Amino acid sequence: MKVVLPDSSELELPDGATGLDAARAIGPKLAEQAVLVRSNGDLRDLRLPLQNGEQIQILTTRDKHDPDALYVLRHSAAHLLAEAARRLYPGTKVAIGPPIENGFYYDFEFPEPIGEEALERLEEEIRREIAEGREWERREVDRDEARRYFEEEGEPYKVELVDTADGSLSFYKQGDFVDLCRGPHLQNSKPIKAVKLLSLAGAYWRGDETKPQLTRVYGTAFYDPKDLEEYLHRLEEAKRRDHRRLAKDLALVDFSELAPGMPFWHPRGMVIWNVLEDLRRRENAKRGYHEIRTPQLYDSDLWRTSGHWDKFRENMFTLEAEGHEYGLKPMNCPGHCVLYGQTPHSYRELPRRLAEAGNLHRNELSGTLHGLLRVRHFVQDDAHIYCTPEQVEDEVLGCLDFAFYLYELLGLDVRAELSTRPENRLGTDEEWDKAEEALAAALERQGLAYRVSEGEGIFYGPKIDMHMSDSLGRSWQISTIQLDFQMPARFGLTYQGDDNAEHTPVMIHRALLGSLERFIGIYLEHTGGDLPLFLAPEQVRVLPVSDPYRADAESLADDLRVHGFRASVDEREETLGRRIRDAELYKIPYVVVWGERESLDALALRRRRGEQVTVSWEALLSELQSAAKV
RNA sequence: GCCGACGUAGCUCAGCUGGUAGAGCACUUCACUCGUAAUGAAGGGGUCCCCGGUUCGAGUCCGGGCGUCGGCUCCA
Repeated sequence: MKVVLPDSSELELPDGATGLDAARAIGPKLAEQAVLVRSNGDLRDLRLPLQNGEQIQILTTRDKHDPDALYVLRHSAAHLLAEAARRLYPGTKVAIGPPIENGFYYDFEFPEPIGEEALERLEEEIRREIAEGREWERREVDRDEARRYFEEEGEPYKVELVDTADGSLSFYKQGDFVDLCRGPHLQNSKPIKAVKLLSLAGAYWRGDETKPQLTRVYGTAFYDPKDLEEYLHRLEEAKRRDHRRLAKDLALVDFSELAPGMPFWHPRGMVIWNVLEDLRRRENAKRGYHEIRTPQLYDSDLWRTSGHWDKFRENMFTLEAEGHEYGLKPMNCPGHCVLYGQTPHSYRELPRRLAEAGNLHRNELSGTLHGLLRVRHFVQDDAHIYCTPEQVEDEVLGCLDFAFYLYELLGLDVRAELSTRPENRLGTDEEWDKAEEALAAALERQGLAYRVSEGEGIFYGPKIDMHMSDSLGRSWQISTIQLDFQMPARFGLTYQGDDNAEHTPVMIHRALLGSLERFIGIYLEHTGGDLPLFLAPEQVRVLPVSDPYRADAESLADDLRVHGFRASVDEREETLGRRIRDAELYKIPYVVVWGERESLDALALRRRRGEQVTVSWEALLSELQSAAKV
């Protein structure tokens, strides 16, 4: 048989040859350094046979930054961790330990709870294993043998995996540790030049809250110690972009133990908020939305009608007055439905687009709160569109167009996701077919690449979501466009059709920036706090070089304010260098120094990131004007 | 909510085996009147997260609670 190498040359091999055989046929060095065979994107263990005619690439320790090569390395490192855990903490039961982005983890049930100091012990043991040397042996096993083995070893989680796995099973053995594993793995532990265990966490077995909670040990590994250093360095860097840090340092937002998960917006933060609010209002008006305002607190009857009392009560803040139960609204839609139902509607006035940036409260689990990205009190740039079934596709397209107008304005890249019918749902399959088709059609018409998340839709309809990542690469939902066939019916909403009969409208829920809190948080991480001019809380700061120039500086700032800019003067009796530094730390886009030289006729204009330019006053104004345009 | 860690001045942090709390930055005052990222000096500032316990004595040890961080679950 023969295989095709990356340079298109062909390699003759005996039938049944493995990846390792192929490597040996090419050269002993390659065979020694080989870690993995890649064939058409498939990762295959070196010990497995190749197929006649297939194209293969042999990855080696020199592919130290290749994600697939790292994947194998980390997978093997996870096995070393399991071996270490079993040796150091006898009686430990092992669950699963896959490689993940940037590292690996392994889930264990320890006989006694372990603390963070265990990480060092485990790491030390792994290093000892590597120093000693480990070889991985692969062996196909049948189900009975595998089950028997793990039963004897007292590994109930592995037994469960044997029973639920499909396809053929294999064992990987290194040292005295045998794991049920599909592979692929390294030949031996030599390439693992750097391992670090990073953190400890609880994780439910199979991700199921009702099952026992295991202890998850997170770690990472590299082919090169330098890469580990760099990785740890990058984590440090990411911390500097953390919106919680920036929000505090830039005096935008703060928190208090007295209101967990509920931000305090300081004046500078409020400027950003208001600019986004103005943008929202202006664009909504342009696009045929009507602004409304609905109550904050509703009788529980409303939540019973909407279905939230059953499905969402745990997450609602409730209270009681005069024997009535009330719930603080976690979303605007039920209120909007009440408002829609307060007047009769003709098909001629649909679509009816109702917008409200209402204050929402959700009693999120304490452990899930996360700065501005996951809060208990928030405001969405929310709107609900009531329309006929025929209008759905165009309306969704309108929402997408609106959303992408915003992304472009803000310089954002988002990932689109279409979530389809969940198992637990209301409505008929025909309704779902139509709804999913309408969303997909709108996505195609917008020319958007999107991922389909099967079964991730909401019980009342499918949705399109847009996601962005934070500084550590964690994904957060920003926009959502949801179809809803259920709530209008539950509220008995109607419109009169051209057939003179009453029909139930379709409802589209849409929030484009999502929650303003989350949006501002993630946008701070996205920009590292260097906001575009139109969002900067303070756009220009004028620094008089010394006392005699103060009056001039004041009138310059006045002039800028007349032109609509947020400008101030730093009048403190500090050195110029100090005042420049402070302005830079606040990430103020334009810093204007005013002294003798400028008073003659030019301006020294200093921008952040050290860029310093001298321009005329008129040139500065027009530069500001074009940069501030939204 | 669950697992682990953490909580000391506005911020970043030090504070040993229990003996009555400290630094840098920030802030205030004074001097300097300044040319593109920190002028100098002096001063003020603490419920050591909260409640309880052990102890002659608790920031320090123990128990409970709250909050924060990293995960898990959840995210209509």
